[in-house]
Amino acid sequence: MAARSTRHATLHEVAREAGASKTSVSRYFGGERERLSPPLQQRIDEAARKLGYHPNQMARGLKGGRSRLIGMLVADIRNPFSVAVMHGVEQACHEHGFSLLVCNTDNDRHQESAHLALLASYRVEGLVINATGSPGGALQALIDQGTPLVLLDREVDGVAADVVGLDNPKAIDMALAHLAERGYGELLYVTEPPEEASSRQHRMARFQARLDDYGLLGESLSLPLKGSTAALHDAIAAFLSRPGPAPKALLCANGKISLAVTRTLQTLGARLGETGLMGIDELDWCELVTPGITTLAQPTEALGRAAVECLMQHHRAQPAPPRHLRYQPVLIPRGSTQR
Amino acid sequence: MAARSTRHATLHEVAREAGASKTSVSRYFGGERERLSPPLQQRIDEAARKLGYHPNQMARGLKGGRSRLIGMLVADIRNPFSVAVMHGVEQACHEHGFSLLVCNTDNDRHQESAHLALLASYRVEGLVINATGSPGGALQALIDQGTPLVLLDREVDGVAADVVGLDNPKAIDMALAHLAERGYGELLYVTEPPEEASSRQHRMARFQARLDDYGLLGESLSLPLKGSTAALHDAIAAFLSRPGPAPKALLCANGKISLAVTRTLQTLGARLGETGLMGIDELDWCELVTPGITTLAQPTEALGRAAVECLMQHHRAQPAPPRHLRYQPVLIPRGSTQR
DNA sequence: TTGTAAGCGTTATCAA
DNA sequence: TTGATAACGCTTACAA
Repeated sequence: MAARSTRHATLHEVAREAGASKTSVSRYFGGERERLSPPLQQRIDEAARKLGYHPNQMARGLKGGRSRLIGMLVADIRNPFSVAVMHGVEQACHEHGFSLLVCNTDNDRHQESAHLALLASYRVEGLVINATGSPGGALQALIDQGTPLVLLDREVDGVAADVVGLDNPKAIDMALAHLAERGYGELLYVTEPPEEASSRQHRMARFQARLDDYGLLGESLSLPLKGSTAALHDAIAAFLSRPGPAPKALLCANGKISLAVTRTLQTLGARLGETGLMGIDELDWCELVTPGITTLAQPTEALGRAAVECLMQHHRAQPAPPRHLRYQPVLIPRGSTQR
Repeated sequence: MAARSTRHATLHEVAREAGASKTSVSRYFGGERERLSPPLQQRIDEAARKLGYHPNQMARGLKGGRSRLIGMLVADIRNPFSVAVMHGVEQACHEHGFSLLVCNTDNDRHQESAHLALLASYRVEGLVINATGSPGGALQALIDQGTPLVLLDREVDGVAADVVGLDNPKAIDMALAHLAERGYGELLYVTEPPEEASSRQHRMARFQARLDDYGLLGESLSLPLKGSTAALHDAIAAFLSRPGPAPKALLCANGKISLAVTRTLQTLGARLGETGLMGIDELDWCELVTPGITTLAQPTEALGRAAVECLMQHHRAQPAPPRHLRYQPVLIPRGSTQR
């Protein structure tokens, strides 16, 4: 592989061209223009422009120890929820003068630690983590090095860091209240394997714990969404055909589940509304599928921005006790919970 | 802002700990382990492990001029199409030992050039660009510096670089053929403003050019999707209510348009199928909206990977004539084009 | 207001 | 097989 001879102008060259010292040029680009005399400023500006000079961040980072990079680990980049959060993260990063290095792990442990090592090697100054569960050593290493850290949506075993996410108990309570009020009596909670994410555990646990309080019957179904949906199909069919007087409803733990469940219900020929359907995560299509699917929308942008704010605070002050930022969902009632 | 005292172990420290020279440690991590004697290797490995050492990419990049970074400019990160392509890009990057620095521009010129400058400052070794149209100077500067470049989906005025994207004429031809075959006679092509993206122009031009060949009547509607959809609503209502014997169909230029049009049709109470509907870009919900929406799916992952391959080839060989890689869409027929 | 010089953590070029 | 030593492009005391 022939080395590319990418010709980038250097500080040195600009200095020579402008008849100034490297220091002055450095000051000019380092946000200390005021300290330079107008004529000098002009000469530097001209020289830089002529040479097409851009400060080399690598060199800057090396010297100052500030990479100006924030790293983000995303469990599943093709999940619209993740993307929306990421959008918030990116915005906030730029507002604070940082850039974002995003790594998608596709929910895979190996990629997780590999990417963590990568982010470490670029000396990211902060980390937003939305990961499977226990990236283990790789993560701990970053922490030991003193990299500020925020956990997003998912807590990680043994890692004491700020957590930003949905108020999961509240979300489940809102769902139960809504379904009870709409007259559904028997529920099926569908989730992906809870072991993989703390938010899944919290939601499911709350569901089980609060059913009684709302006078509801219910059970949970946990299953992976890879490959065949036969299992899902069978389980839902069984649930719906079970005798019982109370109207039945399905509660979906997240957007991916909502999609799979909606598909299944269509296959089964169920009438939405008559069979209740509700899901956490608001998606484009929820209002499109007749008669509209009731959802609990997460404040995705806010979550992303909050994560970055946490990072910035860690940046200023040293260790603080880990906080837990829980955001409220917004209920969007639609026809799927209208009997 | 108190400087974070992120303690990262350095090559120097590892060398001292292992009783070896910096050079040897550098070799160990630079992929030249074979050149070191087994005992030395072991000492270095132990020392590095003990100190939690990770090579500093910034320093590496500085010295070798290889940042190992690829930059990507995405016009709209919340568009599932973009994300899918990005996923392919990321995968391919990692396979080639590069990391991906993604910047979202939200279709904004200013962010575009700001992000371009940013990517330049990190000395990205390649650029995948999916941008508004004419990032102008910023882009040209990158090119002059010799940064390999690939244009994704959208060509850019005055930039002679490889282009990777859908075979737009082919896609339109397939759509027209399908609609004609299904018995629709009068079409409305709905697109976002074509000025912003070459792919939009090509699709729309082809639509106009080939109508006759398929014995179809048709016209195009171009409108921005920001804010109110009143204009869209009115235009579609007018189209549908216009007298005429031939069955009518709508053709959507991309996924965002499909979403807006589908919403509008629902508001208008149109029956899909009776009123034909077809769109470019396959999305989760297309099979969910009864009776299913016919789409032309883009091979998103392949597009992303192809873009990176182009970059890698530029990396090896010097200038080659710009190529145009056009990928075929896949027709997914559903109820919305079944009368 | 401007400049000099010493690194930052690596890799590359020699030499041993 | 190993190791000094000089860059890489920049920032930052410290001087002038």
